[in-house]
Amino acid sequence: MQIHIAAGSPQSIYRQISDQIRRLVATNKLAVGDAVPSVRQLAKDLVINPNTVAKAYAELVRDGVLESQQGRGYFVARRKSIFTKSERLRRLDEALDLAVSQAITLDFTPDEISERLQLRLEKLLPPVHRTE
Amino acid sequence: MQIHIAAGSPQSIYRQISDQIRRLVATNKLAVGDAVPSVRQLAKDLVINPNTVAKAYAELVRDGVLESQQGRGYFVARRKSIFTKSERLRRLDEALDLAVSQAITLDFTPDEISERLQLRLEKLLPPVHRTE
Amino acid sequence: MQIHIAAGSPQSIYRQISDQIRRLVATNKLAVGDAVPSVRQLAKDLVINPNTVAKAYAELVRDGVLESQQGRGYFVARRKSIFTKSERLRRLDEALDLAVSQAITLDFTPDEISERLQLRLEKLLPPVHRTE
Amino acid sequence: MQIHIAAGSPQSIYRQISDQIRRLVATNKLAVGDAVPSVRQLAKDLVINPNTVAKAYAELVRDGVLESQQGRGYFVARRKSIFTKSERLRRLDEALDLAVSQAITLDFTPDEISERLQLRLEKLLPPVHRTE
DNA sequence: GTGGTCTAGACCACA
DNA sequence: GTGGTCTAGACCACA
Repeated sequence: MQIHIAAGSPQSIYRQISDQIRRLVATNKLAVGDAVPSVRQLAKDLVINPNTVAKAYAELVRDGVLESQQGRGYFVARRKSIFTKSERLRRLDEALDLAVSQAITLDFTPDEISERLQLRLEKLLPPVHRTE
Repeated sequence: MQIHIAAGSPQSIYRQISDQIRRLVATNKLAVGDAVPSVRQLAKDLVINPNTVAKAYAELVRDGVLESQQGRGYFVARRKSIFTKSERLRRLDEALDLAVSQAITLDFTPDEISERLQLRLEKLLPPVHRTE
Repeated sequence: MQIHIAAGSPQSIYRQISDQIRRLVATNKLAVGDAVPSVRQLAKDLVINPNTVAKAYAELVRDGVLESQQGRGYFVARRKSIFTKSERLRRLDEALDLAVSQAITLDFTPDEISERLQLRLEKLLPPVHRTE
Repeated sequence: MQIHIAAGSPQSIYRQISDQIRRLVATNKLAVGDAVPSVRQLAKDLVINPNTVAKAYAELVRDGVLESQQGRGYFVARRKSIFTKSERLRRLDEALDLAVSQAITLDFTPDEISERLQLRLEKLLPPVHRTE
């Protein structure tokens, strides 16, 4: 499993980790029950502090993406919706607004943003993936 | 010029200001050469710390949206994109991919994501030709 | 606002803090919008590390009990159910099972446990409190 | 004697073992003087580390549920409560109050909490006189 | 002043 | 070996 950290990024390190794992799970590159690297191992690989990895994993646990097993490690959790419809929408809007805000800064028009989203959706979630 | 601050918002105040000015410029409600309120005036109107307004303006200057004229104030700058086309696209994709991953974690389908993006775009970037 | 830490407790310090604040909110001793002590202040009062207080507050934020405002502090959030019915039940069962497991260790019978729960419910949530 | 381990459980394995033995004793399925399986045997049966069983037994000895007889094994001890009546009640209240606070945070009513406790008690402590 | 992130490192619980 | 908690302390972002 490959995780990369961008040194100069405005995004915090722990957030970069959790986002990448979220993506691996979302795109089925990590399946339910799969182990993720141990806190210490990933910290060593990325040359960062174990606490930072632990923070990323803790975030994923509270969002129901991972679960920890005492003394064994972290594993991809069974996908279950733990949030209410309105909370899910609130979180979706938060994520979309952030992307739109960045797109505006980059001078893209609404049409360009929508079109590009279509492309990314097809790339991240190829239709075959949806048939399952 | 109307700027609104949402008190309880998770977004920082300075970011709310800079985003709103970006939108006013993007939608031509503020044209090249137009003045924006002085730092002190806007701070007074919004009942916030002048430092916060100064920070927003500084960011807009850095991104080429505004320019300051010593002793006169801040004005809308001629548009110039600081990034190359491919660099802009790369950054856009990065922002969209992050939003999509979170949306998938939240169990939304591609169609739901696209639809919701439309809604947010209309909310954040209302059509220019709208009768106000 | 009084928070107390039991030194020899098997419960972690951050958990003691979050539980006590949860209780203050649950019993309306802290109302929506009220500020809680700043991370640094509470850490100083309790003679513990600020990170430990921050961890407790972060837990309460993700459970929707508190919200943080950039540079201002933490405040009691408007009560909103962010979890699905089944997730709420799962969490309730988890809390009840822990209590029952401790009660069993203490040699109480099921009847004694139920009776005592009634008493505590009346103590923590006097009927007048429910009429509102 | 039947002990079951739930692999994905948030509860530690040693705690699952000690809780189940406590219940067997509490419900007289194990009587004073009865032997429990040897550490090695139970570890083999459950396919877990013997250290884990040893830890569970050690806790039960410490709490006066079991006693070890050198070279013979572990046996159910005569019941003796190590805590005074008021100390037991204080600890029970503490456990219940914590559960209640969390339940209130989750927006459950007192009635819902009591009802659910009944269900959990029946699940965790099935009536002794049940036909198995 | 406020909170947020990160490091270095200790010590404990569990398998 | 695994994760969990806590400290001490630095440095940054924001009001």
